[in-house]
Amino acid sequence: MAADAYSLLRAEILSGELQPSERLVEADLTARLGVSRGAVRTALVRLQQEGLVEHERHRGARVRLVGEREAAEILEARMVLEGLAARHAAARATPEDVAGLRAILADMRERLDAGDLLGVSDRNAILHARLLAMAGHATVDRLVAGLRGQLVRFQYRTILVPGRSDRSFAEHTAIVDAVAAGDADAAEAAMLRHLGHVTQALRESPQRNSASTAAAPNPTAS
Amino acid sequence: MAADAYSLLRAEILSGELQPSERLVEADLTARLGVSRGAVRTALVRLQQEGLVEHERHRGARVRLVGEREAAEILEARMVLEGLAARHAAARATPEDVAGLRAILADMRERLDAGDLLGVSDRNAILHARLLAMAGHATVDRLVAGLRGQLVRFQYRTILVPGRSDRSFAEHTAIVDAVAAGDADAAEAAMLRHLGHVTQALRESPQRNSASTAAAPNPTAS
DNA sequence: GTCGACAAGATTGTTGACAATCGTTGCCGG
DNA sequence: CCGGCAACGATTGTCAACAATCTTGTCGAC
Repeated sequence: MAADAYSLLRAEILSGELQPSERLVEADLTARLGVSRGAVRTALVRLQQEGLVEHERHRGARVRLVGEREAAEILEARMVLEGLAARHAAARATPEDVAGLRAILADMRERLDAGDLLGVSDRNAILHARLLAMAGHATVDRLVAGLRGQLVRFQYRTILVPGRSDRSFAEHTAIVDAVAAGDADAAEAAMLRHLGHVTQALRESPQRNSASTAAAPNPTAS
Repeated sequence: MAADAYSLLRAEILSGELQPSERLVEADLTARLGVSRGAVRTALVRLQQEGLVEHERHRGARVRLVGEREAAEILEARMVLEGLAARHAAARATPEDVAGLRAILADMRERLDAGDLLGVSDRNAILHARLLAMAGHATVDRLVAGLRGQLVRFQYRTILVPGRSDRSFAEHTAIVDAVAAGDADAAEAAMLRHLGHVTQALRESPQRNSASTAAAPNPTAS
């Protein structure tokens, strides 16, 4: 029951249903989620520790708003961690793994040609997730999952930068090539280069504080 | 009060007073820490989310035991994150910062010559902490703090490897030199080299599952 | 002697009510 | 008209009791 409240709240925050800085009143959540107040409380504690909500004593919890500067920080951290994951993935990749990656790339290429940017973004997230899974590195997995959750507000921004999609595809191809070759150093370097460009694209992105009206369930930009 | 229980418990785990796999019975903690049960409960939830305790439903919480493999994973993650921090520190270092680092190094050299390995380990932790502070990177700071907490059981092991202290000092000197020169790439590389050697030393360390009888309040090995 | 069922104890999960605190509103004096 | 102030409503923090569940020890059957 407590885990339920946690999952529900987390999903609502990640999907954008709960806007940043929105107050999370325990009584409201209790009624809306149909769970007891204690469950809501522990869920909020967990989300706070996870960095998704902030909590002031006697003032309640609110959805945490990450600003541009912190977003850049988070992306930097993700960069080095996913670089590490790419290194491990390259060292452990089986032929089947590589085939899977190439299939995702081909799929991404199709969407790209069709102009389906949202589809590209989804394949993007899938590719990164697959690499993380291949790395078999539980700690990095956990850390990246936590960091990714805090970037929901920026997930669709970089894809929209003109010309970004093509460069992104080339970068992904380089990563997959390095992993396929079993070259750990090259894989890590390619991942760092890729996410470095994402950071740069995010910085140059003109619209700040986009209202983030709605969002798909699970994806992650890069 | 809740924060108190959290701090107290965290300190007891980090100091080694609470052994790994030891059961954390809510009633006992309530009596021993002098706080109410609700406070103990939220403290346990936070510690669980932080990865210091594990919790099974209806079976209670126990201090989490991290094995050799996971310790290596954590060190790898710390390695790339502290490398990032070293990069930032090199870019932002003021002359006062550099002087502070050199002072710590000199202090460490003295202890080393005096054979005070525990003192060396402390200065070690101080040096890493100072670098993290200089980086001004809140996200990396938070992540590293979380990771460091899970490695308490291994904190004094690497220092004891014969000849490790001297090499460690040389590595630290290289890091400080790079930071002093403002060379971000070199600083990151030096930090990666240093923590890579720590990982290696940990792997080669003969005694596994050392009982960890007691420990100083706060230090961290490297 | 060993296995399984069963009951007792211990421990956690949940609920509801009460106390403490914060923000706001309306009032009063200047 | 404006600033301070007191009371109120709303919300969170805390506590104690109860229910649910797991573990342990015991007994009986095979």
